[in-house]
Amino acid sequence: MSLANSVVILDFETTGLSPNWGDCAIEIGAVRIQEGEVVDRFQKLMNPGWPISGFIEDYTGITNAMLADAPSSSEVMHQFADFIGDDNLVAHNASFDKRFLDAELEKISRTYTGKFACSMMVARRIFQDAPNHKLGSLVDYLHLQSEGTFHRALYDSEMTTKVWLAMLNEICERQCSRTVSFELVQRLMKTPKKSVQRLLQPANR
DNA sequence: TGCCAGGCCCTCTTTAGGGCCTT
Repeated sequence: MSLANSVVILDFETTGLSPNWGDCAIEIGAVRIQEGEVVDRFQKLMNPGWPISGFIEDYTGITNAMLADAPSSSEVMHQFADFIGDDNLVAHNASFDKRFLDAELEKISRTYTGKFACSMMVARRIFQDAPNHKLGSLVDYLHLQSEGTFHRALYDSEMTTKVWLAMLNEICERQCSRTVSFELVQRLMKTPKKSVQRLLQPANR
């Protein structure tokens, strides 16, 4: 069970929901997997330049004191752009993380070439019986081992990785195949739920 | 300090509205 090429699974903690309203990243966490195995990790806090709200301190556990000594987002995002290289990218509710990745990289005139896949959109199709498709709920639904604190970037990216690998395994089993292409996952994301079974028939390998 | 967005999906739909998910 694997993707042929390495993939970076990432998660941002931010000051809010929208970079268009002045929100910015305060932490990036990421895991690189290759052939179903974790081969690298990245985790950095970044100082947004102003105090974050009490709500975000409570929600993430990241405090203003922790951010006071953190490097600037510019410094961290240069390092992260180097880390992701040309790899494809995965996030849970990827539209959210993609908006912040695009916004933070635009500030430093960097870009990336990989394509995004959304673990939440895939989960809605593969695990249609799950009670909901929040990251924590999927971890419980799949009985995945979890010892840590949700809403921290590296931990959430580690848990997204476990969900992602469980989904790849499920796709392989339904297709009677040993590997899954990133292109198939992207097609799956755009497939209506009722057509998923037909897409994943062994003949469509 | 508290607020904001946006893409997807479903249905009581498509000339729309609201829930899900992310911080």
